[in-house]
Amino acid sequence: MRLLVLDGNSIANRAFYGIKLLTTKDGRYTNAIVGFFNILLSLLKETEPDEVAVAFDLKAPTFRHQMFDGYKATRHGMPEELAQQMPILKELLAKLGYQLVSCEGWEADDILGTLARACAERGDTCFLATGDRDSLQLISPSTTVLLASTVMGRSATKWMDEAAVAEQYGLRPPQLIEVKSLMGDTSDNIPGVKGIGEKTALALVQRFDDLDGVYEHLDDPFIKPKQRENLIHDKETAYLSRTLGTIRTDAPIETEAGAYAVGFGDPDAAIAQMQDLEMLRLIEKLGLREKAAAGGSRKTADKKELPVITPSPLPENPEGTWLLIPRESGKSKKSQPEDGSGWAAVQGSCVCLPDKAGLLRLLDRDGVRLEVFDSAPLYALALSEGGEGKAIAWDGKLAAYLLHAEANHYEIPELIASYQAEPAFTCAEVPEAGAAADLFARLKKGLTEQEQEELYETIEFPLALVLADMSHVGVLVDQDGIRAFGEELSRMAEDAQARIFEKAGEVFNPNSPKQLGTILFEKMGLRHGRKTKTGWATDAATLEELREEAPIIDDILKYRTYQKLKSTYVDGLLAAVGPDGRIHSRFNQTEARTGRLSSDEPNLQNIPIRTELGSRLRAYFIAAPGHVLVDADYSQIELRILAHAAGDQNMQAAFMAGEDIHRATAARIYRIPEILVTPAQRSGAKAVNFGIMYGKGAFSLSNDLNVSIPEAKEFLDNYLAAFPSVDGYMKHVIEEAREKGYTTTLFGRRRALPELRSSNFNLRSAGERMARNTPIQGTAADVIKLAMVRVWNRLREEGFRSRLILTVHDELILESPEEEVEAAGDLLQKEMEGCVRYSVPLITECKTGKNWLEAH
DNA sequence: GCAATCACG
DNA sequence: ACGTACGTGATTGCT
Repeated sequence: MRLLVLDGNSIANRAFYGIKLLTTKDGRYTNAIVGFFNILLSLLKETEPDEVAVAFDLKAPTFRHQMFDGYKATRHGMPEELAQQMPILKELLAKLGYQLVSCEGWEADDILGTLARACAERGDTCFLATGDRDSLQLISPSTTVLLASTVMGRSATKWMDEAAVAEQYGLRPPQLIEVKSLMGDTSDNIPGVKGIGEKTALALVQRFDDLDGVYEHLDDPFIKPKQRENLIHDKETAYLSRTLGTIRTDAPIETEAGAYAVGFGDPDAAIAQMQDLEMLRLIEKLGLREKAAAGGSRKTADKKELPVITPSPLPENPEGTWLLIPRESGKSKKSQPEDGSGWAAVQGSCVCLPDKAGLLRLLDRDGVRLEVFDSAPLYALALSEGGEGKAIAWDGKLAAYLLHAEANHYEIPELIASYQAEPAFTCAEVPEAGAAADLFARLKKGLTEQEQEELYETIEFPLALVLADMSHVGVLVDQDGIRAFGEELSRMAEDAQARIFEKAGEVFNPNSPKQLGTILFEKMGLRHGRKTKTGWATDAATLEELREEAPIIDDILKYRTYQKLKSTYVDGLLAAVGPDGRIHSRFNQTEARTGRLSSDEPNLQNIPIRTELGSRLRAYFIAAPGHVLVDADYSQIELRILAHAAGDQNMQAAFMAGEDIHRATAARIYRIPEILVTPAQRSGAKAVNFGIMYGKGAFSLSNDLNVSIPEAKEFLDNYLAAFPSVDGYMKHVIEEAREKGYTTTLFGRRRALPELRSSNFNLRSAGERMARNTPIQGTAADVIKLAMVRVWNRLREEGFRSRLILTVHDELILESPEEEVEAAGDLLQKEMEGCVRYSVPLITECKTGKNWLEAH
C-alpha cells in the first residue's frame, strides 16, 4: 500500500507564492487553490498512491506553544489573499473525496510524522508532500519526502530519500533535528545556540553525531573557544530547541490501514463550485465531468435525454442563421495558416464540418446570417479568396472581449462553462456545438445588461472587417533597401563587438545579460546598479550611468542598438514579406485590456522612430508606384481626453487657445512666464503630463527629471494646483472603479479591476494606476477605432481607391493614388477630428510622402 | 517557458 | 514600510 500525505498549509503556501495572483471576474483570489490542485495532480501521477490524506494546521495553539512562549512568535499571519482561499480549498478537497486531517494541539508536521510511522510499522510506503524542509527528518527507508518548490517560477517536486539527505547534508535524516537545535530556526523562532549558523551546526553534527556527542566533546580542538563558550551558555536552549524541533509521531489521529482511501466525493458539487471559481482547466484536468457522468446522478439522466447528433454534410444551398465555431480551442496564440478546416457550422440540431469550399460558400452567401466565434480568420480567408465575408453578422469573441476585457484569452469551452450555457444536444465530434446557441444568447444578453451594445454595433463588430482588410491589403516595403540597411548594421555590429572584446580582454556573448554582467561588474569591477532576479541589471538606463567610467559601455550600447535593429526589424520584417512584396501584419482586436489594438506577425506598431538611425527603417515602408502615403495622427489625444473628462477649465483653455500643452504645463509647474520656458523645462513638463496620466509618483518622476524627490513632488503639487480638476477627477475615477469593480471609458467600454479591493498594497496600487489610465487610453482607442470604421466605410462608399493600411494607436495611414491624395487626406482628417465632439477640439496633423519617414 | 531587454504609443 | 508609470510584441539566452 502507498499512502500520500500532504501538508496542506505548506503546499497551499507554496502554490500561493509560486503563481501570480489570479482572481475570478468578481475579484475572489484563486491562485493558491489552482496551484494546490496542480501540485496535487502531479503528486498523484508521480506517486500513484492507494490512499491520500491532507493535513492542515488548526489555529489553536499547540503543545509547542505551551512549552515555549516564543514558539512561532515571529511568524506573521498568512496574507489575507491566501487566508480567503483556505476554506474554499478545504471544501473542494472534501467534494473530491479526499480526507482532511487536523488535530487540536498538534501541527500538520506531527500528523505527517504519525502517519509516516504508522505506515512504516505496517510495512507500507509513505510519501510526505510539503514545502517545508523540517519534514526531511522523517525520511526513512519507507518514507520519502516530496519537496514542493518553485524553481524558476515553475512548481517542481524534489524526491528526498535517505540517499538525497546524505548527499546534500552528509547526515542521516534524524540528525537534521540536531542541526536545527544548534542553528535554530528564525521562521519558527526556535532559538538554537547563539553564534552558530548552518555551516557550523552541520559540521558539528557530522563530526559528533548529535547534541549529546557535541556536548561530550566540548574539549575537542575541532570546537573553537568562542563556539565552546556559546555552546555552554546556551546548552539548555539547545535541548529545548531539539524538543521543539522534533516532529512527533504519536498524534491522536486515525492511522488504520485503509482509513484514507479516496472517496467518490460529490463531483457535481465540485464542478459547480469550480465553475463558479472559473477553474475550467482544472475541471478537465481532474476528469470531473467523466467522474460525474459515472456517478449516475440525476444530471446524467438529463444528459442521456439529449439527442445525440452526428455531423452531416453542409447543404448545397444553406440559408438562414448558422453558427460558425472553431472546432479546437486555439491552443497556440500564433496563427496557423488558415486553410478553412477546423470550423463547425451549426443550425438548430444540424452540425456540419464544411471543407474550405463549403466554408467560403457560407461566408458570402446571400440569405445566410452567420453568427461566429472569432470573425478575424474568417474575414481573412474570405478576403484571400476574393470574397468579403458579408454573411458574417455577429461575433461572439468580440462580445466576450467587451464583457471581459480583463481576461487574456477567449475560448468557447471556457465561456460555456462560465456562463453555464445549456446544451441542446450532444455531438461527440464537436463537443461545444450543442451549447453554442445558448452561449451566444447569453453573450448577447450580457451585452445588453452591461450596456455594451452600441460599442459592439458601431465600433467593434464593423471594425473586424476593417482590420482584416488592412491586413489583406498590407504595406509595401523596399526589400532591397532593408537588406542594404541590414548589411550596414551587421558591419557596425561586428565592429562594435570587436571593440567590446578588445576592451573586455576576452570573447563572450554580449547578447547574454548574464555574461555581460560578469564581465562588467566582476572582471572590470564597474559599480553595479540594481539587481534583477538573475543577476545585475545591464539595461540601457543602468549602463548609461557608467558611460563616463569605461569606454566599453559606449560600444555595448551601440552594439545593442545595431543588434536590435538587425534582428527584430531588418530580419524580422524581411521574413514577413509576402510574395506580393507587402507585409500583411495582423491587427488584433481582443488582446489589449484597455481596448487598444495590437499588431503582430510582425508588429508594425513599434517600428523605430525615436532615433535617427532607427527611423531610417521607416523610409523602406513605401507607397506603390503612382501612390502616396497619407498619414494623419492625433495631436495630444490623451491629454485632450483628460482635459475633457476631468472638466479642467485651465487645461481646456490651453487647448482651446491652441497652445503647446507641454510648454503651457511647464510655465505652470515651474511658475514662470511661458516665453521663458526652456526646452529642458518643456520636456520635464511633458514627463509630468505623462506621469499624471499613468499615476506616476514623485520618486520615479524625480528619476526621470534628474531632480530631488521633494522637487519632483513640488512639480506634481504645482501641476495639480494649476489643473485642480485633474486631481479630483483621478480620485473620483479610482473611487468609482473600486465601488463598481470596473472602470469605463467615455464610450462605456468596461475593464474589471478586482485589484482595487486587494489588501496587498502593491497590487492595489497597480489597480489604481490602471483605473487612472484605462479611461484615457481606452477612450483614445474608442475614438480612433470609430474613426477607422467611418474612414473605411466612406472610402468604400464614395468609390475611393485609397486604402487604409496601418494604424499605430493615434495614427492612421492610407495608401492613396496620387490623384486622390488631397480628397483622401481631407476625408481622413475630417473623420478623425469629427467623430466625437468634446469640450476641446481633437486635432490631427496630416502629412504625405512616398514613404513612412517622409509622411510622418 | 520565463526573464531580460528594447522597440513603439 | 511598502516600491515606485500605462499599454503592447519580438528576440535572445537559458533552464
